[in-house]
Amino acid sequence: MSLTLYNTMASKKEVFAPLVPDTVTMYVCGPTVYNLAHIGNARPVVVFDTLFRLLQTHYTHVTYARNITDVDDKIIAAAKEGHRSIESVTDEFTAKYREDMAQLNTLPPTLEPHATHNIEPMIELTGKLIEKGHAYESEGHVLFAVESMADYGKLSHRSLEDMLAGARVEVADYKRHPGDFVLWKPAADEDPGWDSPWGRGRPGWHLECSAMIREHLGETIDIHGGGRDLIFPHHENEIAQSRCAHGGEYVRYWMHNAYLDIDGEKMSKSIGNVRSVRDLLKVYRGEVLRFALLSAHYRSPLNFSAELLDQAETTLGSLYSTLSDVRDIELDVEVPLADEPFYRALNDDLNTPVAIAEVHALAKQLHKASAGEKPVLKARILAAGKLLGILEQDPQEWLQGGVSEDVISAEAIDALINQRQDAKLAKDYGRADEIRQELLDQGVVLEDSREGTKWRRKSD
RNA sequence: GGCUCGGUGACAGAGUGGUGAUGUAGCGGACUGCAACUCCGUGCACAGCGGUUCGAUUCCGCUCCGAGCCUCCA
Repeated sequence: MSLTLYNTMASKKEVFAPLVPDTVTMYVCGPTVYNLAHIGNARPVVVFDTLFRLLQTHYTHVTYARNITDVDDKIIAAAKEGHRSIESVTDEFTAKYREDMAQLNTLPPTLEPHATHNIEPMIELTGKLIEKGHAYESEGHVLFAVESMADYGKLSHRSLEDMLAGARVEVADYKRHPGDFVLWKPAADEDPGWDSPWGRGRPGWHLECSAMIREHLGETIDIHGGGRDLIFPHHENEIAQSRCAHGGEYVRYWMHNAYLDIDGEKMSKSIGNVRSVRDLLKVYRGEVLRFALLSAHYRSPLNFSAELLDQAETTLGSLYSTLSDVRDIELDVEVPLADEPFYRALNDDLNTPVAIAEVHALAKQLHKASAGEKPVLKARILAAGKLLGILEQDPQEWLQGGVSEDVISAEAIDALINQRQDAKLAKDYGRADEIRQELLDQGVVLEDSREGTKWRRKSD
């Protein structure tokens, strides 16, 4: 089955084929490590993690790089504000980023290049651009000359004239053209800096991705991803740097995820509705956050709200409950992915909502299946879960677990269930229902069945 | 102003030129000591107005509403 991806450059879905057979190179813009990742940062991570999983079903060699931007104005500002070193800031937030993303059940990328470990290639790239007449030195800065590139603006579908039409930002006087952007800028003595042919300085924002992609993945990569907002200027400028320095193609498929809103509003510092992944994890398990993020197609805006998360929790609970019913079934069946509706959906530009709907369809079939049909259905659900990064935990632990701490213990629940069992045997249904209600008040739902009484924690 | 992109049922969210998305919640029923789970049934959804068409939520145009980007924000 072929994989189709929406390519921002072409503005349409295209059949994906890697440049080198059976080998895929993918680069996704990672975090600037100066604060905690918020849920908006998590969306591309979860989306491209899902793509990473999918690609691995098609190709033997999949290299997925996600950079760490550890030199930046915001980092310097954070260090100054906290009276601490740059390294202590970047180390802390790099570690927390990895922890938070791991909680979302995302696989570690194959490579995690740090900007500060790749300064040399950035200096080389800058030198090459000057050499070829695409960049110039001005007042200690090195700037890329956008007019030197004929098709600058191709990715964002705009021309230099269009950009100037709406220009509302003061243009630094050291720029030849208002659209010129910084490759290298001088560093103050107390700020981090590296020696270069243009004096002690540090790289401009766009430079690191171009240089690190070249350094670690090669001249042309297959997929480059990130949030929509990166299309311009970031990715546009990466293209300019890389194409003008090396010629050839830079990226073959550009992918961009849409934003998410919080309770119907744009997430922004000024509104004060920025939600960090770390804070959300105090209330919802990582898999719930992941499921919520995958519940909309990655190119559609997603409204993130308590309702969405509660729905995600309920839905996951019901799927785990289905798996719980068949937890004793041993699996030794291979699932031919090519025949699977959920696989078809994922291969259609990562249509996760449809893939999830197909999982529901499988769950429904499983409920009605004969004993002989159950193993293969269970295997199919788990195969879908593996690709989506969900349903990989023990069902009973999921249903009986949670993130809250001050809840009734499993031992206390079992004790009450035993009491209720005695009451039922004595036909004291009044007492039995009392216990049921008592547990329900503490968020515990009981289910009587032939095998005995099962319990699970309710989301709210 | 320029460039992109959207408006689907109570809510979330796919998709299609003519039959069903799916989920959550709701309602009715079966099952249950009562529940829960599960099953069965159920709700006249496609912003508005024109056009193309035998037929449009799906194609085209206009209107209204909304979003993102326009120099370092996923």
